[in-house]
Amino acid sequence: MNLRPLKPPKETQVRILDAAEELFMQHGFEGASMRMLTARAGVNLAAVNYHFGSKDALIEAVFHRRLDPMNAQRLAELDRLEAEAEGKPLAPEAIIRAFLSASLRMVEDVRNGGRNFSRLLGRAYTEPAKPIRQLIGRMYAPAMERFKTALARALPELPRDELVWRMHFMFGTLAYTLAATDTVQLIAGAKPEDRYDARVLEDRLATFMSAGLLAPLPGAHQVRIAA
Amino acid sequence: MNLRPLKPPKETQVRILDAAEELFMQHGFEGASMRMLTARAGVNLAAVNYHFGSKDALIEAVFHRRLDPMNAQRLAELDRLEAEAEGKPLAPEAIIRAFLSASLRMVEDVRNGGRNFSRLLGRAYTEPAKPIRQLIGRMYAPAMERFKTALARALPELPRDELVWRMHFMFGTLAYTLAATDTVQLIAGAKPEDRYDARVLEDRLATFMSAGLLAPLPGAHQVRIAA
DNA sequence: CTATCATTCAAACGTTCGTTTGAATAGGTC
DNA sequence: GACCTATTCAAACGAACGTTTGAATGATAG
Repeated sequence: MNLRPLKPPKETQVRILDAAEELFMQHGFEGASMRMLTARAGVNLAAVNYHFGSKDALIEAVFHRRLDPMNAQRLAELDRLEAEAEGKPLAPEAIIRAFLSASLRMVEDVRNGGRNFSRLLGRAYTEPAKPIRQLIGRMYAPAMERFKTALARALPELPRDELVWRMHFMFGTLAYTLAATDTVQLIAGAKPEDRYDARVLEDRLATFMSAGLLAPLPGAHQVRIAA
Repeated sequence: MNLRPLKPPKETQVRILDAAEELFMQHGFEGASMRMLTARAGVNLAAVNYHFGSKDALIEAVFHRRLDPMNAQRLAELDRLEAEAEGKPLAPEAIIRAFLSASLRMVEDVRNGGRNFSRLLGRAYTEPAKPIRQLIGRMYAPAMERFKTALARALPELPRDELVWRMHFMFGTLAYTLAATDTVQLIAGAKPEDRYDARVLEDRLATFMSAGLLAPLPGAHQVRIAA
């Protein structure tokens, strides 16, 4: 009847997923080979194909394992905020923080490899391979819709076009911060000890994003419409 | 004496660079093979190794061709602003626009493949391969230093740590916008005709970034320091 | 003990990779 | 004409890739 064995049955899968997370982050999806991967995980070369079917399927599994719960957390947090508000509109910064905190919790989760995934995720948004981009798009779509309507309700005076663009910018800020922190240091000077303190980072990101989101409409743009 | 022939001597190199720009953007550095590359350029497979030495050297050449003049433009624009100001501090948004405009001019340069490079560049900031990141870092370093000191002079009351972080965020916003526009559409709704109008995009980006840069210091962070 | 099952393993599959080679080609100089 | 140099070309190199195979392994059930 295949009862659950004494040692966890998925140890191999988990080891593969952890190794994949780390090596995909370090070398990219094409750059990390099955042989590197399985060697790091301490499993046989054929194990990935046996347990996941193919390398592409493994990539999907890597994202599903982290992203599904992450977006569920986001939606739950937004639900909680809206329930507390009892119909009153939410503060934009609170909505932003509801979106951010799930990402930043993962940055801090060093022990379980969450930081590896954070960096991997930050890079995945700009991945050239179409299947991966489509996958990411599909996994984010529901949460994005919810946050878009929440922000639209919080900022009724902001034209929908502008809101979409500013969400785009906010997402870019987050994505780059997740991907590049401690890898690229284009601008020298950030104190290393602050770099992964999730609370400090969330404050900084939320402050920056809120200000950008609430910025007055671009004057030149209005002139351009009037002209 | 090897006088310049009638037909431009570098046609082959240029064709290779153009093809590389496009295919690196579409498939990544590892995903675009020499055979794809040379086929697209209409040259022999051995031409890349003959003219550039290796694939890695070609990647370097792709970045140098565009990035060196781009950062030179940025510095020249900043020089011009500072000369005009005659010692008075510059407006932060003007500094930001001096940085942005070179990127956005390239987005609009469709004919010469500038847009291909823009998207490629946006992705390169989060590239896993170390040599590429180091290359990018080296090429940006001088311009970044100059803009950092310019912004520090324009915002003397902003702590240096915060400035560095906010520059980081601004850079992320730009990088993601360059990389992801028209590829990922995580947030549906942006009008396609606006997506590549450089003036509109510059206004939107400058507005967002300026607001973020000038945001009040994060309250929670200050509380944290006091505690 | 025997049969059954999921899993692991070493080995090999065919393909594609970046690079190298040596001959062929073309243009310029004397 | 002969000579030189730069470039192009078809072909091949060894290495690494993702995947498949069929036998070994070990725990569970009858």
